Amino acid sequence: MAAAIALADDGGLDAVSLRKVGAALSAGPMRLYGFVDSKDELLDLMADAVQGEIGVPAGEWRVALTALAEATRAAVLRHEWFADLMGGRPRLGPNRLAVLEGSLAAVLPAFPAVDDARHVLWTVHAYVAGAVRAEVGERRAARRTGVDKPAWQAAHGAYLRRTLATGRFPMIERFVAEGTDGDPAAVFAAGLAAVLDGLAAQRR
Amino acid sequence: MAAAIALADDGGLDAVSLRKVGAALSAGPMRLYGFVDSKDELLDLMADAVQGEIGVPAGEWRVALTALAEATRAAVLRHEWFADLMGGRPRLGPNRLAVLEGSLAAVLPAFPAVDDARHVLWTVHAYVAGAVRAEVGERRAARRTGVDKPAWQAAHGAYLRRTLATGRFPMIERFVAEGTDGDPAAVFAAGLAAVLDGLAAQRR
DNA sequence: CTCCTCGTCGATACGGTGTATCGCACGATA
DNA sequence: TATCGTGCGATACACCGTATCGACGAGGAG
Repeated sequence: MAAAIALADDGGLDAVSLRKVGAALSAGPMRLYGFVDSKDELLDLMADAVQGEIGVPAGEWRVALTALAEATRAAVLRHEWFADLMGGRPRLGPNRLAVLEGSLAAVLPAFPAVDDARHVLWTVHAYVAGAVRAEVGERRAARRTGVDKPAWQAAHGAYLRRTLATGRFPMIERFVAEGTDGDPAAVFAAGLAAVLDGLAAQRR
Repeated sequence: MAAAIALADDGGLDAVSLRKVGAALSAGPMRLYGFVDSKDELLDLMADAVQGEIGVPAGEWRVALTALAEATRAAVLRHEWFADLMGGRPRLGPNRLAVLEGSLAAVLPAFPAVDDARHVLWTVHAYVAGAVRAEVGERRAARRTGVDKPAWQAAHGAYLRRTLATGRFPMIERFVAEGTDGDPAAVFAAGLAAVLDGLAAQRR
């Protein structure tokens, strides 16, 4: 599993193949089937290992959920492939259960109704999963074409300039002209704050 | 592209292969490379086609964004694979640009600062992408094991019951005991309302 | 000590994938 | 009518996940 994570860390999920993992352990591909029933199960194990890195949150509900979200984002920056796995399907590994348990314990005092607490967790999780995935997507796109803005414009600029030149997208024109690329961490935190504000307001 | 979408609608993204798409058009796999440079580009076209189904929102910012979110969710229910593509990487197809343009036009009156408007759109998009992906994930898991709760418990119950029996997860035990599975549409709408509430509150 | 059994491991194989290469055949032009 | 250019399909390659099967070695029975 450590070998698989190392492979995924540089090269993405596509670089994780049973052959390569086996080779990293100087073994054949089929050797892995003694420990795992399928590749999906290996991915489940990898995902739960990252959940273990995240740690279980505690404390007042807002600080606990903020800590959980920031830790999740940090883990995703270490293991970008985790963003692809997060939302995919429910993975109830032991570490995931521990995170859930801690989150529930932190939220229940403020939201005593079980369904309300679930609503809070679900909403925050949806935001975090979507946000980190979008951030990783942009990061990958930027890495593919070159980090700096001129290189990006040189790559996709032809299509975009032509499209914007039609004048059908005045607002988007304003955005590429006036918009400033904010610090990703601040953008993430601001969105998270909005979500938590809304949840706090719903609490009557 | 229509053939690829039909293939993906029943069978998921894995069912979309250049060979199968070609066969549906009674052509070889390589024939597609006359219209598309790679499979990723075909996926981009599929994603933008679904964006076209969603339509561009308009009106007061809250109603516009609510309509956009609901339309997105409806499109995802029609094409579950779209949830896998949404967050992946920035796709700036024409329909996507139109949706962006409309959303910006709707948000800018209430949030005149360009960066504030971007923040609003980004946050809502993150929530919607994460929420629909999670919902699709649960839906797929439920379909795999059987829709009803007893079948699900029979499938994963052994592991979960054993794990919960350790007593280390009292909160989760409370949840499986007391929690009620809410209507997915209502759950989605409630989370969206929380996000919009938070954004409205941040607007000073 | 010998033999047999059983569990473990690796090699091979199969059907599938995306895509690079190449030669053919056909239609348009001189 | 001859020639050229070009769209098109067949073939090929490297790789994937995994099912099957044979060999090998250790441990127990006689």
